Amino acid sequence: MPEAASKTRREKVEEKERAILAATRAVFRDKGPEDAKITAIAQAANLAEGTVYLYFKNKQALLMAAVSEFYAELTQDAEAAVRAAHETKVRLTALAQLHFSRVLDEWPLIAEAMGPYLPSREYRETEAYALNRRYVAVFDGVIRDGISRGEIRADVSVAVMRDAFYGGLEHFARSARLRDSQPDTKAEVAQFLTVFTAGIMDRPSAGVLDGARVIRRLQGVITDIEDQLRAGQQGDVDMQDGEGTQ
Amino acid sequence: MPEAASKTRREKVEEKERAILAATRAVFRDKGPEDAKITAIAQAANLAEGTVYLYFKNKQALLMAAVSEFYAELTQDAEAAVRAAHETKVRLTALAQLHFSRVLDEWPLIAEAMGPYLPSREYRETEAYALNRRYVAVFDGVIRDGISRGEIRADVSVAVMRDAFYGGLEHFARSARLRDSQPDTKAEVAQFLTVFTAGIMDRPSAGVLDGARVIRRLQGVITDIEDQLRAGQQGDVDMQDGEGTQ
DNA sequence: TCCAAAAAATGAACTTGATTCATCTATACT
DNA sequence: AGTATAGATGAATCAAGTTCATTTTTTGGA
Repeated sequence: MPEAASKTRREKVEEKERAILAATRAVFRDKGPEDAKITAIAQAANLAEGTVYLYFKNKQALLMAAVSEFYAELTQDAEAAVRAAHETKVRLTALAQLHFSRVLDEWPLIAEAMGPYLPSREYRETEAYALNRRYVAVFDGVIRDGISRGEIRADVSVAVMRDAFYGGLEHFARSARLRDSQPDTKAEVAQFLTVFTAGIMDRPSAGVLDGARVIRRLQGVITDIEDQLRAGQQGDVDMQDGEGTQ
Repeated sequence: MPEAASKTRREKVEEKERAILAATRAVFRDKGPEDAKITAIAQAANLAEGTVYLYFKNKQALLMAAVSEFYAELTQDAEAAVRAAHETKVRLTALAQLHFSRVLDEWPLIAEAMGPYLPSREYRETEAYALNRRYVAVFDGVIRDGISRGEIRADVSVAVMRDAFYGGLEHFARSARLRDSQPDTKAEVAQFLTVFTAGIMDRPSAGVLDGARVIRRLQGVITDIEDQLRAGQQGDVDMQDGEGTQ
């Protein structure tokens, strides 16, 4: 009975698993959902059809796994993007840009994999759901951060903002793709964010000056600085000053 | 060759066509997409499987026709709702409410019918696309009306607002369904609209004091202080002052 | 190096659901 | 009533996912 070699054994299995997932995503991307048959995927991975079923219970599970991989990568990149910026607006722009472009790329796969589930209860049991939660948690973090700094209004639930953000973006991505083949992504996302941020950004409702609100904002800024200080290290504090906006 | 009776003949055909569509929507609604097989639909309409294909080219066409019917009804009701109110905010609320509840009901059908197309070019050729255009035209009208009255900002394209509105709403409807089975629709839609309308409503752009800019400058100053602090020791800045964040 | 057991891979057979088609039934008009 | 035509039927066909008996590869030990 083999025991010592089990590590390389497992590694091999996982490697092939990843290969199948990669093949799946590739087939979806450049053959389209219509032609993403198991046969085609197996062929793309240099396997017989039956072999795919040694690694995934059925097609649905395969697609879900592929989508999970997609979300895992997306989350990584989203976290990195948030780490790279400290201003809420910049962070949201980065998240929007990222989501927009990635979802645009792999929409057929996502739609096909999620379709059967979307508004169903059992979806909550899937791994993809868990990963999706982790993904949107990045957004939630940015928002909560913004609220505590007084930059974002506190009178609307984060969940609603989240839905407005991602729902709007996705709808937007789809109709952008429908409009023309080479949309000016940056500009379009910027327009969307104008609508969105204007909606959630806290601002003086009148022209005058709300002392309590200013205090709250200052408090937020100071807490932010404090956090950065506590992190110690070579804090490369991002300094988006000047007249940038508009 | 019959010629005079052709009217009743046609009527009979159209009646049966509508019956099949009704059966389709019913089956989707209360058996779910998984079990919405042609056999089940034919049975629900008291027909043999083959008969369905005398009325619709294939399943995809049948689903599209059902969705078209759905949009046609929705458009009627949307137009009525807009006619019934004259204030932009009230109109948008009505549209949102309508869209939210209807889409919630028939999401499985819509998703299944649209899935294969959504971001594809050929979708533009379908009847469903044309009807969708007519539907969103109602929204567009409300917006343009609002712009001309100065209630809605004119610096963002209507298309973007439309995407933000419907995309956000749909995402929102799905996650509402995911959360709990009996959501307080009215309240949730109201929250969504808070985010949305605050975003597109025109308002005095604070002629006096731009809080955001002030904060940004302050942030810069504090960063300077932080740098100096870093030179010394790691500051133990604890600043939890009064005024709950709310 | 060779062997037997275990693991992995294969592709033909099976299943399910959409679609077609040869056949049957109902209707309209003479 | 008789015939032509429209309408309906469901068994047969087709396509794609899934299973499984068989073959090939890998592994650890003699």
